[in-house]
Formats: sequence, structure tokens, C-alpha cells
Amino acid sequence: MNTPSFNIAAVERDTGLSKDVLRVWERRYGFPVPDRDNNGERCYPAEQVDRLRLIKRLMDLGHRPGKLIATPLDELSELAPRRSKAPALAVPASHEGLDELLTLIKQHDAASYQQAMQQRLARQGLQAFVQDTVAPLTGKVGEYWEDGRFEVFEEHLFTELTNRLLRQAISTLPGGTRGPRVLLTSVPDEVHFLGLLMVESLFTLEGAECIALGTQMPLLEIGRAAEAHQADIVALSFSGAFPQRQIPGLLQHLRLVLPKEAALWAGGSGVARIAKIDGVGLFNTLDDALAALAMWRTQHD
Amino acid sequence: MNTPSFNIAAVERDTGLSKDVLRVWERRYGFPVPDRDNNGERCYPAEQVDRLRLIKRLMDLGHRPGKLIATPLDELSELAPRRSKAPALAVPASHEGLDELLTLIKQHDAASYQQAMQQRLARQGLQAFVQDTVAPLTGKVGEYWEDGRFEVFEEHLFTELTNRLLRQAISTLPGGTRGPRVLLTSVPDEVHFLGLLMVESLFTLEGAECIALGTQMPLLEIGRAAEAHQADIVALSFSGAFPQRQIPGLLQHLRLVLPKEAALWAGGSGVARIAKIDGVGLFNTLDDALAALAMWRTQHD
DNA sequence: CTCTGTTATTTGTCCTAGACAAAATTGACG
DNA sequence: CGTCAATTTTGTCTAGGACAAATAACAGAG
Repeated sequence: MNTPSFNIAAVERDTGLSKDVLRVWERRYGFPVPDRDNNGERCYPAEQVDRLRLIKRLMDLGHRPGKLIATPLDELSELAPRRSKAPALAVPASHEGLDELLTLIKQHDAASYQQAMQQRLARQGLQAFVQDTVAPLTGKVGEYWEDGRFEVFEEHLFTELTNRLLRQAISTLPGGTRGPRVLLTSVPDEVHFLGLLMVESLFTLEGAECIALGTQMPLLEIGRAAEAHQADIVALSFSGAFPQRQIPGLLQHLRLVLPKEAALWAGGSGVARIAKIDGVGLFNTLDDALAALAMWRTQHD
Repeated sequence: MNTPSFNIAAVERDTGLSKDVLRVWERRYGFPVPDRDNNGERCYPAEQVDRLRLIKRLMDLGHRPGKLIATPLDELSELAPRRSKAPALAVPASHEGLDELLTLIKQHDAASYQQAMQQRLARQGLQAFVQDTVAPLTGKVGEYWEDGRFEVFEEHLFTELTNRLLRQAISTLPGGTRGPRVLLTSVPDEVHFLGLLMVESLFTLEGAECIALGTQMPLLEIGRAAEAHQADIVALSFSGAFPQRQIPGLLQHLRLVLPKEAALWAGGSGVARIAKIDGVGLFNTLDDALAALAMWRTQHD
């Protein structure tokens, strides 16, 4: 395996660090220091790209870049998350066996994972399956990813397999007709969709009419879609990886774009620490969302 | 509905035009000319953002920005694609009725669309359904989108519903075991996945063992995944919207990263006009890909 | 008139270097 | 020990210059 070099655009794509950041780090911290081609443009060796990806991962965990770059290469030991974890209350009985499931992913054994999940789904029923298996499992995958136990492609495998399970489950449900019309999507740059699928499962079970539009809808288009589908509720999902800074502005902006009569709801680990916004419902858990759905119904009977 | 203003990052997100491009257009062509906030930063009114999106759409169609920006606002009439279209040979009988399907999407009638597609699937069988319905339908959606008959959110609805159908169909197939192990994914910034699902359907029908890893895998991670899963073939998909300039470099780069014994295949409308690359298979149609699979088998028996 | 190779224009991306504000940390003080 | 202010850190923005790849325009040959 050769080690070709990346230009700055390729590094941005592969690490998620913007060109501006890459340049300003070089200026400030003296890392990364790429080679230059004949044309004076940066050529990052694969080694530096790997290190950058590691740094990015630790940053998403709450570390600060200045420190990380200074640290030699025993960063690997710093895997302990700085961000104070929830102190792991007593694990509910139904949450047991999750690590075993992730072990299957770690072994790249798609078939066994799928089978084990099918069994849990049959045993628990869809609602409990989503709330007590898929949701905590997704959280655990986040942890595994944060402390380096999962490679990117293992997280992708998990996402893809779980995707299939949830869609399969949803497809067996009768289309809801009695509840509100709920438009489910996410904003540009937000590609995570498992949260949307979970909500769709639960809401459809409750008889709501879900219209899933996939991820990454431009704001103005969300407004048009809400009008076209006469949505009662527009529900967005923000993952923990989404830049939190942008969320409040984004939601306020969208609130202005949407028809007044449409409710705007946002959920996912990305909104956990967002301050309340006028006219926008923020939900930290699936239970909160279900409660809000029930509340909506009492107000629109 | 108010018209709040976008900062340059929001415009990049919503239009897909990079900050560099937005600034250089302003300098060169005098459009867009955003307002400035107290801090001297650009504030784009929603009107300009809409126009930029329109320009971007026409550019993807083959028009050049300089001309587009000069044109007042009867651009709308320029909807005629500049890119020479294939002159629409005699439409095969099986391709009939596709416009009716898209009409259902245009009416936002998800249920009827899904039902109609289910019928076609049952009638044609999976292979013909993919080749004669889904593939041409996806092409037509591209056309509709290009000449403005589809809004963004309508394309999203189509993608989501078709996604469901294909996954449902795939889930009923027995997992292939006799063929090569095929790893299916796409590179960062490439989010289109219907092509991957189509290939997965056909390959799984042929008995190949498909490992789908979703979209947007960093290059180095694709290499790791190929090793971990001992993939015989790594298959990538490039949509027509993916920046063509980047594709050859990307593929050459990836070729170096992959284990020598793994084949690298790329397909999708993005590779239609890409020059041949050493050690990389390029496929313009699903038939080509199936032929390559058969060929692979004769060489590895 | 069509094809092919050469020159000119268009266009995206990269470069440097400076500035500033939001977020996070530190320190002072009640 | 908690709260508010000062300070550092960090990302993003700005400006204009430069260059090369892609595309269009043109010239000359068959």
C-alpha cells in the first residue's frame, strides 16, 4: 500500500476540518506542515491525515486542539473522554446484551447481528425495541466511536444494518391516518438518519402520518415541503456531531420560513444543551417526543 | 413568512456554491452583492439565495455562470438543457408508464406511488424492475430536476420512497454466498445511494455477497474496510452531480490505498465521461456491471 | 463543409495575512 | 464554593493576487 499525498480539498473531505482551519493551524501551532508541490500548494502525507482525523475525533469528544497538537503521540492514552459522561445509572434490564450486539459488529458479522436484532424485535415488540434496544445501542456506538473502539467503517456497518431493520419494521406497519401529518427531515450537513427512523417508527405506531424526506434539506425547501404537504409538524433531527453553535440560528431561521400554523420540533443529542427557542419544541428523548405528540392531540381534537 | 438573511456559510450549505466561489463571483461579475452587517460580513437576502440556487441548477445542466449571471430573469425560459441530450431512442415498452409514476410524486401522493411501484415489482420481477423501472425512473427524475419540473423536496420524496422499495426487496432475498464479496460504498461528499442499492439488488440476485457500508466513506477507511472484510471487489457510485474533475484523482488515489488483490469498480452517471484509469473498472450501465461480475467469476473459478 | 490542432477566455481553487467575536478558561472576590 | 469579569483560545470572515484546468473560439487542412 503506497502513501499518496492529499491536497487540501481532499483533507477537508476526509477529516471534516475546513481549509481555513487547516491553514490557520499550520500558522498557529506548526501542525500540520504539509509538503508543497511545484505550484506551492499543500500536499499532506497520509500519516498527517490520519493524525488529523484522530485529533478531530478527540475534539468532538471535548478536547481542545491546542493541547492535542502539542501532545506527542501518546494521545492514544488520552482516550478518557473529557466531557463529563452521564454517570451511568443502573442499567435497565432490557438494556442488557447490547455489548454483545456491538461485539458482532466489531467482528464484522453482519448476518449474526441481523439475526440477533430480529430476535430482540420479535421479543420486545417495535416500540420497546426502538426505545430499549436501538436508541441505547446508538448511544453506545457513539461512545465506542469516541473512545476509538470502533473504526469509521464499523460505525457505518452498524448504521446500515440498523437502517435496514428499522425500515423493514416500518414497512410492516399500516400507514397512520388519524394523527397529525409529520414531516421528518434534517438540515444540510446533517446526514444522520437513525434518529429520524426511530421517531418515524414510534409516531407511525401511534397512528400519525409520517412523511419522511430523507436528510439534508435546504431551509427554504423545508418550508416549501411543509406547505406542499400541509404538515402539522416539522420534525428535525440533530446528531451530537452537528456543530452546536449553528443550531439556534438555524432553528430561528427555519421558524421564520415555516408557515405559522406548522409546529417545529427538533430532537437528537445535538439539541440536548440548546437553550429554549420561542416557537420551537426541543426534545431530548424519544419519550419526550411521544409525550409532545400526545399533547398535540389533546390540543387539536 | 419573513425573509431573514443568510451569512456566507449558510449560503454555501444551501446552494452548494463554495465561499470562494461566492466571493469571486461578487468580485468578477458583480453578483451576488449581499448586504453587510455591522461587522463587514456578508448578509445574503433570501431572494439572492433563491436566484443562486437557480443558477447552480442551470450550471449543473451545462450552462456557464458568466452568461447566467448576465441574463436578467428570463433565465427561466432557458430551461432547455445545453448539454446535448441522448436523442431518446425508441422507448422500450417496459419503460412506459414512468411519467405516470412521476406524476404521483409531483402530486405528493406517496401511498399511490408506493402501490404502483409494488405492482410493477410483482409483475416484472426484481431484476427487470431494477433495470427497466428504477434505473430509467431515476434518470427521468434527474431530467425533471434539471428542467425545474421537480422541486428539491419532490426529488427527496422520490428518493426516500424508492429507497424503501429497494430495501424491502433486498431484504427478501437470501444472502448471497457463492459469488465474490463486494463492498459497496461512496466517497465523502457523494450522498446518492440509489445506484448502490440497485447494484446491490442485482448482485445479490446473482448470488454475490454484498457488504453495504452506506455513503461517504473517507478514502483511507475504505481501504481498511476492504481489508477487514476481505473484499474481492470495492464498488463505488458517483452521481451525475458529483464534481467530475475530482473523480480521476480520487480513483487513482484509492487504487493506491486498496490492497492489490481487491478490484476497484466505479459506476453511476458521474463516470460516464471519465477516461480509463489503470486498475479501475468503469461502468456506465447496470448491464456493464453485471457483465463484469460474470467476467470476474470466469477468471476466479 | 467537417474535422483537428492551436490560441484565448472563462472559471474554480489555492495562496497569504490580518481581524474579530464567540466560546472556554482562568482568576478575583464575595 | 459559587459568581462575575478578564483573558486566552479558536473558528471564521475578509481582501486581493495568482495559476491551471476546462471550455470556447479560431485557424488551417483534408
